Amino acid sequence: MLYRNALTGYDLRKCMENGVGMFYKASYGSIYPLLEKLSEQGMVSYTENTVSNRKQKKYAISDKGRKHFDYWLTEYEPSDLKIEAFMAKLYFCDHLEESLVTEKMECFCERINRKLQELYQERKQYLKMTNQEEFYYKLSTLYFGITKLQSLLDWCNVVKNRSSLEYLIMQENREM
Amino acid sequence: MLYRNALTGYDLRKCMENGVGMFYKASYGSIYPLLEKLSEQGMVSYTENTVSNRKQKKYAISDKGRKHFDYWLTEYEPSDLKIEAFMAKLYFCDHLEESLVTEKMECFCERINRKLQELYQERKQYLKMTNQEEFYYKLSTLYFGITKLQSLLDWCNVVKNRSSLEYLIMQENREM
DNA sequence: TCCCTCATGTAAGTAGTTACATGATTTC
DNA sequence: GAAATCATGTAACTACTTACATGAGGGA
Repeated sequence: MLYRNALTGYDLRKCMENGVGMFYKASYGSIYPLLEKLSEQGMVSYTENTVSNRKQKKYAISDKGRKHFDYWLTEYEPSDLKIEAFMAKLYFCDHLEESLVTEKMECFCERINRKLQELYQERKQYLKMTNQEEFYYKLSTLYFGITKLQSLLDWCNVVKNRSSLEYLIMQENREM
Repeated sequence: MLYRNALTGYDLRKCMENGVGMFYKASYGSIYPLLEKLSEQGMVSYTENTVSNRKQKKYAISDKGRKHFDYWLTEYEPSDLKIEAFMAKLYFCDHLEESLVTEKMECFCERINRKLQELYQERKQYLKMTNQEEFYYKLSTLYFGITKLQSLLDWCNVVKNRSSLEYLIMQENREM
């Protein structure tokens, strides 16, 4: 969030109320100590201002911080990667070269596909059973998992084809 | 997971490799201390067995435990309810009265709808801009959020109409 | 006057995970 | 005879959140 503008700890919190806040939120209890830590590491620096008698510390990212952030965006993801964590990163990828992001998305797609295949296997077990009604909500949550991953793959393809914008506008007809 | 059968701590971990594991997983470091705590509270009891020279503690739920669990399933959800947390609960609702679950789902739907309206507001801000291409991934993640919540509402309606099974079977054509 | 927003920060608590220690059985 | 599985458990650590403490400015 500091990549474009210098911000206070309070501003950072505000930023997480929408946008990336869909995927990641933090409290002051984690923001302020982290800013201090990042400052010690030379990732950020701050200037103390006084705006209409109110003191504030405005944090700006350093070159080192920028470099480290770009590394973090493109590094190989841990094997237990969560969808929300992936989205939180993708949200900040606009300044990266397109091919880097596409590669990242392809890795992600593969993992999602593997998970989906596991769920298909699980479904087979359920579909064999004769007393499916007894497990209606277990089946429903499995159905949820499958549709979620299927639509996620569809979404990946839309994004890769640079068609997100069209789809976003198209959907308008469903708004209330 | 103990609701139907008595299980060991090890078994519980195994159970989370599929099924509810889609939404919630725990490590031994949290399972064993929790089982002890639940035992002290009278929610579960255990019998020490020796199966082919291996010692094991098999945990069974008590009436008090069952009662408390049913309360937990139906209680009012905290305002910061996460979708995965809701699904984890729903997974264990098969033994409950249908009307109770339907009510719970209706509450859930309302909250999802409210979130969706917030995202529509956010979209309006983006669609006003002329330099949308600069925020392609921010727009893509917003598009992800919107489609996710829309398909979640569709899913809720399918589940409420008791049509999950049909849809689950229908989807077979997409399997690889 | 009261409440909301701006603004920084800490102490205590929550809810776990990771890595290790231990040891038997079973399968390749 | 090595590796995987069954089985229980703990200590150290991670990564936060919640609630509190403090205080100024602005609007109803």
